[in-house]
Amino acid sequence: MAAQNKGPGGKQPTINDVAALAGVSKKTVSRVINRSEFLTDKTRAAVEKAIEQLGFVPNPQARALAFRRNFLIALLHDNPNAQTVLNFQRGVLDAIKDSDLALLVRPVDRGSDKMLEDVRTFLEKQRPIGAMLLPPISENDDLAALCEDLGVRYVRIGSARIDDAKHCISSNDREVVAEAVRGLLAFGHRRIGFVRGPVGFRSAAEREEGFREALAQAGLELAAELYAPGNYRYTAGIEAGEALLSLSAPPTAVFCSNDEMAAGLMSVAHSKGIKVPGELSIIGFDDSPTATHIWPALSTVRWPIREMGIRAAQTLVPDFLGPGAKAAGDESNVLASTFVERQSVAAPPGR
Amino acid sequence: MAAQNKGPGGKQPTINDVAALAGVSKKTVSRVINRSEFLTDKTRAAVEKAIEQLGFVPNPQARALAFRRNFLIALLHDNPNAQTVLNFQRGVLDAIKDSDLALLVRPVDRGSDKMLEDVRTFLEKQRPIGAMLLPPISENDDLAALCEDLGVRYVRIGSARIDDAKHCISSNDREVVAEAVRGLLAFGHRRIGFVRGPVGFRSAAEREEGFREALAQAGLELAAELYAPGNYRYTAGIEAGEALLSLSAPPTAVFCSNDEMAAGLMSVAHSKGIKVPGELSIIGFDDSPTATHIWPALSTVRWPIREMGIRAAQTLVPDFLGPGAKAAGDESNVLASTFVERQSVAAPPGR
DNA sequence: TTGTAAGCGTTATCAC
DNA sequence: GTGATAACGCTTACAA
Repeated sequence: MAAQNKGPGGKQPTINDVAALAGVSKKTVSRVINRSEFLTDKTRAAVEKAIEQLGFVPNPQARALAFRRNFLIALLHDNPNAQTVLNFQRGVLDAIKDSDLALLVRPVDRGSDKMLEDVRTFLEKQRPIGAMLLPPISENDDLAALCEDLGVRYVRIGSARIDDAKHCISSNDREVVAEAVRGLLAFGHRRIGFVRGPVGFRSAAEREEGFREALAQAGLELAAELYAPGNYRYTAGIEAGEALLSLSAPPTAVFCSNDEMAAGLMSVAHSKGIKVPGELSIIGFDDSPTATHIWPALSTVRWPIREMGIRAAQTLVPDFLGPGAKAAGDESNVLASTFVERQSVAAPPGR
Repeated sequence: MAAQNKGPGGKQPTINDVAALAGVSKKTVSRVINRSEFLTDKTRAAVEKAIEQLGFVPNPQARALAFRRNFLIALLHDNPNAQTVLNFQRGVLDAIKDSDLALLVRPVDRGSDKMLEDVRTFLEKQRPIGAMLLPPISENDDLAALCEDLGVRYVRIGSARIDDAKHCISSNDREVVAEAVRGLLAFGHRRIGFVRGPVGFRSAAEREEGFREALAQAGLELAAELYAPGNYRYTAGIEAGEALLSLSAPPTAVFCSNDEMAAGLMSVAHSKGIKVPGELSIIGFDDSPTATHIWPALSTVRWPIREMGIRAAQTLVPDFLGPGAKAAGDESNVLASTFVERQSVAAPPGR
């Protein structure tokens, strides 16, 4: 724990106080702070001792000013779901823990027509080194262009490659969804419903493609009546459930493009007295807290979101993170999601 | 939208550029930025025009340095649940939107024995004006003392008054829980189970007191067998459910100290074929996303968490938020939680 | 390897 | 009301 001394005058000690105490120039102290190589072990030790003794902590604002750059990175999100944001954030913080960086979190309202302007104001004011864009706003090309324009680095997180590897961390949604659906097929399901995410979302499109891919491989096609639109909200799951489950020939399994809609669909099944998974198998996507809180627990797809946070930081500011940062594995920046089996999937009735 | 000019040299325009363009001294520009009263409307207008024209944005680091204070406030949390953190954060951002403040978010690990040291390092490095502590870490007195010690303002969020009104935003957990339980009693429930939160959490104690209070008012007492320990986790709800629902005389209703445990308990009810709410009423606490995602939707208690975020910011930095900040209502800083009725409560069997 | 001087973009002081 | 000048705490030249 740092010493409690406040330096002369009872204030925070400054680099000058350290320099005076150590009997060196402030530049030498600065060198120690910034880990310059050209220093005698002896002077370094003397300075470090003085720093310790005074409890000196460099003023980040002063450093930022002198460096003509601050040490902030920003996380921009539109609250896709709270757990995702927080897990990602945790990953970022893991990555920057031993650096001088600090994290600014900024919710943005993608519905607002002032969104771009708001972000611009934010970036101009804070001037972070870089920004990390979480889906769905990561899919907004204008936002990326804005960052570019302002000289703010950026990384976009997505369900698929939506930018080059330097600017994009992505998962393999399509493949994993296909895998999940193949599991359903292996169980013997043939009438499989699909609840889609919102129009215009890349993630929604990816998941649909994965779904259709798996079906096609099995020589099947998605019947129009088994297709339900949606918007990633619980109520959309309800509506989809009401449509799908009152069909004269209802599906024996449904893939929902996220957990929340899966929960909605499941509640409809419950109210109709349809047994899950006995009479209806359900798969979700996200592995949100909801997935384990509903009954039966939902089979779903898990994004390696914390890992993506780490990777995003490493991609955004490798030069601030020390040597370990680049040795982080696959340079393509595609991280694998995994299918999580729980209790909401079983063989269809009569198999 | 701000102009795109980068000033002379292609860089960000500075106060000097503005001064030159407006034909005034930089100090005058500074006065305009800081809304000094002593200015001719004419000069002010001239400066504002120059600012607009150059797209000038004051450098916050330089301001921070000159002011000897930065414009950061920090949100410290231990991820009680993601939605809470994000909603609170949103409230804070609502409150500081038109100010110069920025928000730093910092997860802390209350389990770690280095927790205090970590927070100290963070506060010393960033030197925020103030810190907002979310439960459960808000209950840690050492943390508050640390802030005090470092000259960092603080506000603690809690389920009950855990500090004086200047340092505490609280809700009335006890009362609302009592109200919810009175509702159960009015339905005719007499055997009401209780699932507690973790030992050492003030919120858990408050909720228990509210529960017992309502029972006592009705001349009832909590039977030992109807009391289940817990820790706010889903699995604790499972365990409580297994204990409570296999009693020879099981409860007809259970109050769970949070939604997550309520979800666990509900899943046990489902697996045992116990109908909710027909045979078992359940009440949770938090109004988390889970509450609406499970089936049947959970009656629960909602914290005015976003409002608390607003209030917390207003209490922490009223001097940075303009005149509206203090007119925010009840000076005691106690905000009311509300009981949210959904589908998990009904009359006990046979009534 | 270390020190000196100048400057980063802003505000405070104190004259005018 | 407004402006010169000196801070603020640090880094980057460049010199020694």
